[in-house]
Amino acid sequence: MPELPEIETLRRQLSHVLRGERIIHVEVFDPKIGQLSGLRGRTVKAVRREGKAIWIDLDGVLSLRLHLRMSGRLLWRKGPAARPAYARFRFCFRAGELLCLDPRRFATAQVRRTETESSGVPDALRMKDALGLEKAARDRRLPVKTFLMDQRIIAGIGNIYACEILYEADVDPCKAAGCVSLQEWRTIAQAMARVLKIAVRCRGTSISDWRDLHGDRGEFQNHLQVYDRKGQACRRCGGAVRRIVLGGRGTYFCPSCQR
DNA sequence: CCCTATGTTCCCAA
DNA sequence: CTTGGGAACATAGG
Repeated sequence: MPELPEIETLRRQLSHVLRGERIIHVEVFDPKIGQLSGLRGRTVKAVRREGKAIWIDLDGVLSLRLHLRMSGRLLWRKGPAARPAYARFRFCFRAGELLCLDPRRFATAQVRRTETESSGVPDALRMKDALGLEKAARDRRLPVKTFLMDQRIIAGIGNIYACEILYEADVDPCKAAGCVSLQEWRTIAQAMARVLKIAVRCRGTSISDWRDLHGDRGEFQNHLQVYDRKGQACRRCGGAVRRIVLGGRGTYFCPSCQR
């Protein structure tokens, strides 16, 4: 269930183990994941992230695009071992093997031509541009939290970090996006940079099943201020954290601090 | 049986 | 055509 910090963690780790490695063998255990042909013999040139998607660029013209959706995981192992439960595909390299695990089977993988131009959607990690957000939000009536999770507007923010960012910025997640002031957008942009940077440093949030490429937990669950804290004391004012549903997603906030 | 789950996409109504 | 809400996808756990 990875968001930007978790995917960025995987990207860095994949880049470290895969760069320069040649794909010796590909096995697809669950065809629902997508068609994976034409990859054997190719060498990994680079591993990139686009929002929550991972691109593995190969020599020649092809790349592998991975999206883990809700429950996808990637696992690197030195030698071949018994296939774990929920394995969807396996890539074998000289140095080890890359497994994709996914109990809910929402993850996708596609072989595509390597993209040269970027998508045009700003990445949440390198964006401090409050003006762009303010402009995109003008006249929009949907909740600001749902707006921040719209991957067509800004790439990388999911449910946990949307809650944490708005808490950090003292903004009510229910507030209509078009009613957020420019000053509030500036605060949100700052909170976004701060929260995501720390979460990347922590290698993500292991609140339930997130594990990195090597099967290790992240640390950001120890820094969560509101997510999954329904009924517990707000760390700033002591009032009770509330849980509501916005856009079908559990939303945690402090009603007295966030306005 | 109910509800919940770190995501995206499709459908429908306004 | 745009917007926003809800269901669907598939599976496990409380």
